[in-house]
Amino acid sequence: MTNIKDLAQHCGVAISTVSRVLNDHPDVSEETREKVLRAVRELHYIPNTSARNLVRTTSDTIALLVKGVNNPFFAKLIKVIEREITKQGYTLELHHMDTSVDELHVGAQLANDRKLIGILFLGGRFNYSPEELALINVPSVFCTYTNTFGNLNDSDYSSVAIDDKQAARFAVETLVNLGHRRIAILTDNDDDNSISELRFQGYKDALNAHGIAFDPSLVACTGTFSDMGAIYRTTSDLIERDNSFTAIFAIADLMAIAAIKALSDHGKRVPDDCSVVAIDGLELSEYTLPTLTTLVQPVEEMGLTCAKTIIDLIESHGENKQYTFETVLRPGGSIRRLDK
Amino acid sequence: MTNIKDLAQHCGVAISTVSRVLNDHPDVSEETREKVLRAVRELHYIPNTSARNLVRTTSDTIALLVKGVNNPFFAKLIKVIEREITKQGYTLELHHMDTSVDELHVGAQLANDRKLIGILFLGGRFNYSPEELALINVPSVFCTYTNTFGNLNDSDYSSVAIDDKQAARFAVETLVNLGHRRIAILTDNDDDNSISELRFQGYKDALNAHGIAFDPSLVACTGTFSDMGAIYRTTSDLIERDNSFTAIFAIADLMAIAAIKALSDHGKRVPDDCSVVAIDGLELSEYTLPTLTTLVQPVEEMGLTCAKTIIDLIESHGENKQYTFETVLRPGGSIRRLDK
DNA sequence: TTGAAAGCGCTAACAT
DNA sequence: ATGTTAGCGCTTTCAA
Repeated sequence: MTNIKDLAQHCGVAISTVSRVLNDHPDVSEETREKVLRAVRELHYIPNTSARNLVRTTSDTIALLVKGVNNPFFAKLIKVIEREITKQGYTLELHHMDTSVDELHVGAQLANDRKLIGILFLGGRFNYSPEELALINVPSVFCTYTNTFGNLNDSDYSSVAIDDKQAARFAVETLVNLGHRRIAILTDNDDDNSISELRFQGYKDALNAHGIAFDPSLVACTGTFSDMGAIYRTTSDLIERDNSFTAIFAIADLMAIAAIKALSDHGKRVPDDCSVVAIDGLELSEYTLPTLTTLVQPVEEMGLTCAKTIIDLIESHGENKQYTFETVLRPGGSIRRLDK
Repeated sequence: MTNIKDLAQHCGVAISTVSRVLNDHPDVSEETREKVLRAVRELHYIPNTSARNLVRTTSDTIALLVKGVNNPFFAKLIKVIEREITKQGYTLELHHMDTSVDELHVGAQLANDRKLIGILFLGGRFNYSPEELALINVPSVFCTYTNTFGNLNDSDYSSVAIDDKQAARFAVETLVNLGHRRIAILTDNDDDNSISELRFQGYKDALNAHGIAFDPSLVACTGTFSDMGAIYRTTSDLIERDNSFTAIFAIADLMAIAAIKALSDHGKRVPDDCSVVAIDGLELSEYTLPTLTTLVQPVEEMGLTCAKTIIDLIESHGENKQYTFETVLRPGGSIRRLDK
């Protein structure tokens, strides 16, 4: 491959001159600049980022580290964040990683390698310890999650998220207010120290607040957020085991969609025979039949806040802060008042 | 940050010794090995990938370069490919990039920087020229697209894809065989040298083969694959402008889902008043109401073939080859025979 | 089994 | 305006 030395030789100038052209430094004669740029094209020169990052001490790059490939809720958020970061004159690098690896470790490595000035974590754990977080030595923001199950000091981390417990409670209360008492929950897990557990707690809180006894047989754990087949089967099992519930609270839109199909296949119409409420507010859920009644996360504002927070942290060494956003009920066709 | 020199000093050994430990070289005494590994933990050492890649001449890394963040069809394919590549003992690096950048340029850069041994392109253009492809100097495979609109020699590239034109033709013929003659098409674009244009051609071929005149007023271009709102509006426009069609061929599942909602909101029931067929075979489409009748891409086999092809290219300098897969009609609830 | 040293491609002083 | 050179962190000969 062509390197900067080849370019220099080809043009009969010094390596540093080529470097200056490549980095838009002002003090290069127009003549040399053009000569070098022509060589770049002719020799198909492509700069080596590794070498660049090795010698550089800083960059203008913020990384957005996404854990979990196929979360449809993330797609929109990523777009918003990318737009805003770019608009503010920074470079955003998108990195995806498997759910099996530790995001803090990857972040630490990336921060070093690519001389990052900030990291936005998307889809991380809710239970960091101070020691773990200490690995990250650049400003960072947890996007769509917070440290509920960890023991970080509020002054030591920034986060942008909804109040999952509160949202779940609100969703379930929406059903209660329509007269429902036998309300099932469709969740990923009920004790994983994560978003599912929080929303599960909110579900229990709502029941509790309204004097409805918690019934374990109305809890259906799918073990997945994305495998619709598994969600469908879990819901089917629930239906076959308990015929008394009149409503389902699904902790995510996709789960609700699979559940509605399972209900339909078991002869239960939504919302006539069963009401369904979820949390997320995917665009997709506005286009299903029936449309889904769901608590919408304010993606636009959240993405903007993520971007602004990291930039504030970088530019002004702003204080760490936890932002909590309110979800908004998007009325759909999946709920109805329970007949007396 | 801690580097290899710090480790060496801390342990009282040479840098090269530390490097040997870090890279699992055999000729290191057990004592030194442990001493170094302890230091790695104590000092929170994280190797610098940039430095590593700079000095290395090769790696065991294959990159999967994905263009376009939110294509739900890709999610499954990525999983399959990742599993197989890892299983074969290679490392897969997943890279996402915006649709606005050129995948070949990014690929060339990455190949250099990360010392890649192969690249899998996902979501690229259909019209590469030999000069463009020459940028890539490692084995590569085009996944889910081929060079229909370009001028590469068959011996110069490998691809794994369905026959888009053929699939579209089959989809439309399925409708024709059910008695439909007024068949609308919902597509992204009809002349973008890409998948949409191919499927559009297949649509026209089918009409042609069955003596049905092509009617431009039945063509609805959304300009997007993913913005369901736009797809909904485009479909609504179509419905309001032409009340004669009895079926819609949507070139992608998500489009069909938004279209079904638009039809429903205009008082047209699917499949009673309008049949809908699509291409993709998303898992989601099995869980909508009605379920979508769609041509399923054999994702599992395609992913496996992508992985096997790149590995064969790498290991055995295998010949370039274009693999074409057949789609399979997944019967759903969105079509019916047209009443006489 | 270990150490010394060259050099990967590049940027950024420092000279001129 | 341009050239010379040190060195980023690491791997890999080559010597010992």
